[in-house]
Amino acid sequence: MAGVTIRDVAKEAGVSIATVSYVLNNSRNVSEDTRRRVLETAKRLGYRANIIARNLQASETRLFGYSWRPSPPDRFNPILDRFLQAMAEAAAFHGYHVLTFPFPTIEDELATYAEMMLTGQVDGFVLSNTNLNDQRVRCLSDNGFPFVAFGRSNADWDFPWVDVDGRTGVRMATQHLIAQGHRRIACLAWPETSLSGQYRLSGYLEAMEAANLPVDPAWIERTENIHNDAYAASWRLLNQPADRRPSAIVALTDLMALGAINAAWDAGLKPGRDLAVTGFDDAPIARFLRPPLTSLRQPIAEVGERLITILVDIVQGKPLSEPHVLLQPELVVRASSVVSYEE
Amino acid sequence: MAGVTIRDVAKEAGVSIATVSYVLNNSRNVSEDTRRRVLETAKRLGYRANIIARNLQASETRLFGYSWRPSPPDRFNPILDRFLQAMAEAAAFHGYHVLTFPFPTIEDELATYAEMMLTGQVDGFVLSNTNLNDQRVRCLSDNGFPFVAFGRSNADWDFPWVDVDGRTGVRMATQHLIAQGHRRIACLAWPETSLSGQYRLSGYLEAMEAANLPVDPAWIERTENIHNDAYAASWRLLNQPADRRPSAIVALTDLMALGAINAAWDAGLKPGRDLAVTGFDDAPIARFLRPPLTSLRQPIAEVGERLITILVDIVQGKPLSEPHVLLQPELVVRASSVVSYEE
DNA sequence: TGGGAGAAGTTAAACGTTTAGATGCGTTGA
DNA sequence: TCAACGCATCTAAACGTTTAACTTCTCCCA
Repeated sequence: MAGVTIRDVAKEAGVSIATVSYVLNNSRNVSEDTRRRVLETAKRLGYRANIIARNLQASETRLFGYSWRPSPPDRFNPILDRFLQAMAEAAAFHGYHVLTFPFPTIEDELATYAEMMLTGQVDGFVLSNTNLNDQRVRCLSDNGFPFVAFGRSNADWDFPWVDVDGRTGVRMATQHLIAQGHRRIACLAWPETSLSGQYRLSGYLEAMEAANLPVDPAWIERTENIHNDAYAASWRLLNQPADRRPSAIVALTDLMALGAINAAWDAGLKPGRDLAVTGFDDAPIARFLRPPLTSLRQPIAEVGERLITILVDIVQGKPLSEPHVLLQPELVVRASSVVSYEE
Repeated sequence: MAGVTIRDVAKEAGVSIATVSYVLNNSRNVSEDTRRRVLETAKRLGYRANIIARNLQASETRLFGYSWRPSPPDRFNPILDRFLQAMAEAAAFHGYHVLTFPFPTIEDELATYAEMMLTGQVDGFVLSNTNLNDQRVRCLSDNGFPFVAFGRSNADWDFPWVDVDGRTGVRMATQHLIAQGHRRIACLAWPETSLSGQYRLSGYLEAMEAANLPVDPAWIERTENIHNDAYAASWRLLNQPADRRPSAIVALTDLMALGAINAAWDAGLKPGRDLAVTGFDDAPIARFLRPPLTSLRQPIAEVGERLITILVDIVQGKPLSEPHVLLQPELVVRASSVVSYEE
């Protein structure tokens, strides 16, 4: 399809293809005269090196694979856009590209990774949404195939990762609520199977303990990241007797925070005044909700960039200066958690 | 990296590499005996054909490039997730993958496409966010390079596209409002430079005309797809004298609809009751807003799938049965546009 | 003057497939 | 008996690069 090859340039410039290659890659001394002639010819013919051929020769693809679970219609992925952009940009900077791939069903996930690894379709993977005993981590580690994860897994598995410190983040949010005078603070948490859910929850527990505030077990509601489940859980929280009813809710995602806010409205409470709520992710929509949602902003662009930098180092066999990166989220305070809030 | 090649299998099975290839690709008659031996050997050695080598031979990449403009922090892309998933899935079905790539700045956009085309990094492109005089369409058409667009462009340019019928969609939304008894209906539109903005706006105008309703020019507010701009525009609409103040607003996106809703609240109006609002996109969040937002749902999965199907046909030189596909959005009615709405 | 060094360029192998064409062999029918 | 054919398999070229190894030439110094 492309048409003009290195052979054409060589013939036209009256040199061997090796010389053309040397000129174009600056990989060997070539006389100024020849160099100019080759460059001129290449430009005139509109020559561009064929990537596949180069890849075959170098036996690499300069491609990184990335896959993620699709969101159901009632859920959204607040970071996907910026995350992909950040990765793609960082990859391009190093001469790589990001290949997105799906897996038909969740059972095929591992097989899909294995297939792409074995056929040499990519040089490495970026994993996200890792969890405990993540099979992808195990499989890729076993095969010595390059990868890096957004998120941690088993503590005794040694692999490179970048993560956002959800524990510190949620602790900050909880401390913020405590500083606002709240004493009975509930948490909309995730099922115990979720590792990052555990990290985030522990941040809440730490803050409560550090402030010597008792935690009523009923204040910890575990649901999936689903609005309606969070709504129902919040409803239960708000229906407790007055002396045990929380005045603030720390939600582990913005979507769950929205469930809490909506439950408050429906309970005749004014969120932000009668019930403080905080979220996680700082989705673009958070600032436009009513009330605007206090949330923890993840440094997604940096996560993406760090992931790619690490992966490039791995692929190129460089030693990793920092195989584990824990980035801090930023607490963005808005009216959902502060009574007298001025935009 | 991969290790085991077709040569290893051939040696181990005691046949030539050609025979192995024939067996694996079913491309020529091979005796049942040899076939079994080769298959068994390949399986035992864990052989997987190297994709790059195959691609070089076939001089194709089996990759489709897709790029999109990143959303600024105060905006979100409600369809990206499902769109990418749909494309990736359809592509995988045909043996292709989706390569995402960024461009440093908007000035580099065209150059980036050209570079990827000329170096043979992809077999084709999916464009989105096309507009009038879209340089990408022109450039790729001129070069005869395979591509398909999500969205139309100049009417006299002949190229394959899939689009969602925004005109009919917005007409449906407007008719819905008219059916609810509204007479003074405003439209939060886009700048005139936006092609799909024009389509959508014309749907509004058509519905108004068909119902013999006059359109006050002041009812058409043009802003970018930005919450705060839409908010300000709505504020202007609501501050008109009572006999000219609209009782309903058709917004061209959910984000703009949210701006209208927030403006209504701040104006002391109850959206859904005092001001009907409709959006576009049916973002996952739409159903959880207060009030839940009436919106137009784009058949994104089908768009992605149709795009890929067309692109595969182009790349493989098959005739296109349907080079132009206009899909219908679905009006999802919720409380933001209906006074007595039961969830 | 002979030889070594270095510059400039060429040749050819390699990367791992696919596939057109050649080869060899057994079968069949005239 | 032999040509014709078909089947199974192999050989080798091709895809478009990169690069190790080799050749040639010039220059310089002992």
